[in-house]
Amino acid sequence: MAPKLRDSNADLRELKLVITEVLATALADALSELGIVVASSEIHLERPAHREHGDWSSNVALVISKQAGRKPRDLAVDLVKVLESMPAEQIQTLEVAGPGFVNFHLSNQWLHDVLTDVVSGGESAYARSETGNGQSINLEFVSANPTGPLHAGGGRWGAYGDSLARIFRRCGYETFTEYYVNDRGLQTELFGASLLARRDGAELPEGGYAGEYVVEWALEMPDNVDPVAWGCERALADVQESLASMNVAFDHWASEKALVNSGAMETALEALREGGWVDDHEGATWLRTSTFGDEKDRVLIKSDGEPTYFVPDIAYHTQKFDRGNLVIDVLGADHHGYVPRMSAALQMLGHEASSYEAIIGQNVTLVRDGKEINLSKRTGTMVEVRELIEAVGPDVARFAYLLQSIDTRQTIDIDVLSSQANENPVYYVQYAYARIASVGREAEKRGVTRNPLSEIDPTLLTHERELELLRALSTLPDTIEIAARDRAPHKISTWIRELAAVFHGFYHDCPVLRSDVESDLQQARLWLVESARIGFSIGLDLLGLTAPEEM
RNA sequence: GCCCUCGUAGCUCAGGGGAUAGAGCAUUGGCUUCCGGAGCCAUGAGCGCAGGUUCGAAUCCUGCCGAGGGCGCCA
Repeated sequence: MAPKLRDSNADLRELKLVITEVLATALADALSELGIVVASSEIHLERPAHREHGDWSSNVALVISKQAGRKPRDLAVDLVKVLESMPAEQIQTLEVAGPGFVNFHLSNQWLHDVLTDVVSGGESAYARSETGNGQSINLEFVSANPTGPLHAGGGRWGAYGDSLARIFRRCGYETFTEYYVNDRGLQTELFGASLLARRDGAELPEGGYAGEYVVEWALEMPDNVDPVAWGCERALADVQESLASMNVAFDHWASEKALVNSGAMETALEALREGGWVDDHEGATWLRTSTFGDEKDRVLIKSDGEPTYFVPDIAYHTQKFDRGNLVIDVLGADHHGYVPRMSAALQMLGHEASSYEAIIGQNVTLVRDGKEINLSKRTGTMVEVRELIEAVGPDVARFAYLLQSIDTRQTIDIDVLSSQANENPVYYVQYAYARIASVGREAEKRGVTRNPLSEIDPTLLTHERELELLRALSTLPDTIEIAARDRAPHKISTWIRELAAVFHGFYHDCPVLRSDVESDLQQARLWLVESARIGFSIGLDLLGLTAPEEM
């Protein structure tokens, strides 16, 4: 019986690499040779953290030792004996190490095959996965109220959501991105009233918007317009401009006002009533969300007859299923309590619990002049994302957002970011790309051209720096799939920094165009550089960063 | 009080069952021949605390401590 490899392993692109298939098969055969039946799902074939532990490693012996009633190392030794008796040309040496790992040291051929994979696949096909095949995702993010410029905290959701969408798409998910524009309701009315007050030199309304931008925009506002509608449009245009400058794009800007005018609220309410989920008491209308695990029931229609924000939100989320089977909201931590009620409402309307997902991102702390800034509408303090972008440039800003996990609180100190902009890791990565472009320019200058791939000899790539580069490239397919699975674009950031590190090492130690480099080796290295370029290009694109030819 | 997230090097963060826990910044010291030194090499220092599960825990579970957020007929 063949060992069952861990499910997540089976999902991984690794298994599509011939080498893992070879190893898994060999392991399975060796086990049955020894008469060992394995039913554990804990068996892995993994990439060891340390080079001395080989190219691949399996923990089989450790996992099955108890049920086999034997010591792990003894088991591993037997396993290795059997494996050694089987023909597997890629396996160079086998060893038992540590508590009982079976380590596979492979010939360099598998890495040389990576070069061919990358180059023949190219930017469009290498590390493109089909795990999402046939599934569609509707991804909503940012959705800041159109009552002012986007602040630097909102930029995090923009960078995150946009990159996640790119990752989803590369994994074969049809992905539709949306921004929900709350262009009606109390906040927009207060905002409109604030604009009017500023224009007329009157006193701000209670709870009005005191930001400096309100004063500026009030001056732009024509006389005969609805201040609410004009203000929302003005703010939205501002937000759109900021996001666009960060290379963040949306497929759809959903207007709450249009949604409400379409009667969608009534439709949603009616459906909920028909389902028997709605109660009227205490003068209000309630939704029994506690039935689906919410802390308590929620009000749909207030006792003053006005619907709460919850109603249009339900209607909106219902419609999103027209544009995706899996609906995902990216929310700030301050909205996490909102998730159970929305999930409840959608289940009442017949959607599977698993078809709605909320990604809760930790909020951003904004710091200026060494002091934490509370985003306050009353005092009008904020750090605009535009200000950040103007200070450090879109790539630095975007990479700063994408460097860390969305689960950790992030501090954006505009002073620190500005002063250390030139130390931002994005330059380390982009510099590597620029160096590659530079090699291309220099090659042209020297009249060196790349021969067809079929004519080069990749086995000449034996320098440890060259092999490291290929190893890094070989992990991209996995990395992308894991980034998609974990909704973690920062894993791409981590990967591309690693790629940059090994490329700079290669560049330092392995001259390509220098006159003392023998021509066959030069050809192989030229293609290696090309494969690195493809890797950078894919990674930078997923992160939404530019790939500069020169810096 | 209840719920969510986090606590890793001096600082900012990766690593989220596997062997010796990694980067960047900061420190210190090296790298002059032709592809870009925004680079390369070396350098010290760390998993909040206490239990538990496991062959194996930074990783999973429980408790405690600490930080942030949430518990409206606000959005």
